[in-house]
Amino acid sequence: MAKRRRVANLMALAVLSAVAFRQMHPYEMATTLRGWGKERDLQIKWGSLYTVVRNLAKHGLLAEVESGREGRRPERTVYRITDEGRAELVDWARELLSVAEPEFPRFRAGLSVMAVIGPDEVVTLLQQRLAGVERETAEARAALELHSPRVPRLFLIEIEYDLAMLAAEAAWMRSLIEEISGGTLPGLAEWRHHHETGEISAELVELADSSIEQYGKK
Amino acid sequence: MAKRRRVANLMALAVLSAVAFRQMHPYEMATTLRGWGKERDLQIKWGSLYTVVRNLAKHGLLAEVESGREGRRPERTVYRITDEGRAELVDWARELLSVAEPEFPRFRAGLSVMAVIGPDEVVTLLQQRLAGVERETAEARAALELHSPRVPRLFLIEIEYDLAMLAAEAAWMRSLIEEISGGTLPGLAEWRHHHETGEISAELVELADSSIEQYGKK
DNA sequence: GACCGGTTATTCGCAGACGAGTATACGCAC
DNA sequence: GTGCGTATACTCGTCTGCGAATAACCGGTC
Repeated sequence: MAKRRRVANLMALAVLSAVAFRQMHPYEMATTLRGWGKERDLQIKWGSLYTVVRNLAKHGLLAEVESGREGRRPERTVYRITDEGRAELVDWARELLSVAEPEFPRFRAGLSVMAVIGPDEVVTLLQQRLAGVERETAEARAALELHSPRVPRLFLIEIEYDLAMLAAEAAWMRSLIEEISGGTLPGLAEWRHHHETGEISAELVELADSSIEQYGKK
Repeated sequence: MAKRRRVANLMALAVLSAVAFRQMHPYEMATTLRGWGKERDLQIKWGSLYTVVRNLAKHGLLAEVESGREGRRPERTVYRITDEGRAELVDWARELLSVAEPEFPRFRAGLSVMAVIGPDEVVTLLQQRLAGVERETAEARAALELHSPRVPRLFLIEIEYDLAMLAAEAAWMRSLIEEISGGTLPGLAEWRHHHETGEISAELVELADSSIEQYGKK
């Protein structure tokens, strides 16, 4: 599943969806996507944009229309989508909506090494992050209000998704904070002990050498 | 916030956390992380592993201990963590636990171009993905059961996080499916019309040209 | 004792991502 | 009409992620 795309960068998806409406030149694609409130998807990386467009053209998903210039500005190349490009857009969307693949958010990585920090400090850090998540929630809500008067809900659905996920994350964080600060997390004493003395339980060290049946391993 | 790391790849974090226990050579780091059930974090990319380790060494976060060989096997280089490396590990963990930064999961990208597919097919696709999410949930639960007898909960906390997020995602997807298939999603008729005829509402086209105040823009 | 498949352990090379730099045009002040 | 700040539009070079190739060793089998 999740076949190898000729141009794998997700920015290519956004580009295709913009050019699907009408032909345009690269810079215009960026501003168009902004106009649709999609700039959150891709915090436009200029370097990538041009590489991606060139690759799409190379693989026949976009075609060069004209390479005119206005005045003595740097030459602008206008692209249009090809039938193949349209097919790729639809196929890719199908894949993204139907295939669940595990992802690895940065916060998850932080959790997986949480033990290197003491429990008391962890509580403080999590509280900070919780505040950040709440800020993001407010921003998303604001974006929804800003755009919904003119953009149909269908085109803002990913912001609703953001809101749902942010809410879930906040709830989970609150309960973890509660468990640690309330002292109900099992193993809290060992954690504190490990952190203060630097001692490592023998079993954990031993585990490092054992090779056991793995999770997620096909 | 979120300062530039000397070695930015998250695999470096995992490597540091492994080497923090005892000195080892690269291949051993991979198996150690497996032993702790952390292989989900990084589906070990062999190419990256060696690049990352070399970079960590270059920046003084790891130090070469010995470069012995056994028999006529390829030479093995053993690394130990430096004080600087230990500091980086802790500092990085602090950052990851305290800073919330928006991320862009692939599914979100799919949602943002959902309109290129018709509503009926979208329902089918979402149902497929929902099944996938449920499968992942089962796997995570199994992993938790497999490891919890010997690994303290503290070290499996990221799996609990996975479970919470998967549950939220499933719930959200179910409600979206319900709205579309139940016909209660506003704009459903236009969507269907657009999909069948290829027509684009004039306002949307117009929006592409306007440049309005942006969401998420600092 | 020759062969074979699996595990251990690492190197290589290329494609791709992206920060930073470049250059022109335009609007506005004075 | 001259100067300057800002928007437009793109290019270049670097760094790095990672797939695929490589190769030695081990243990079994006929």
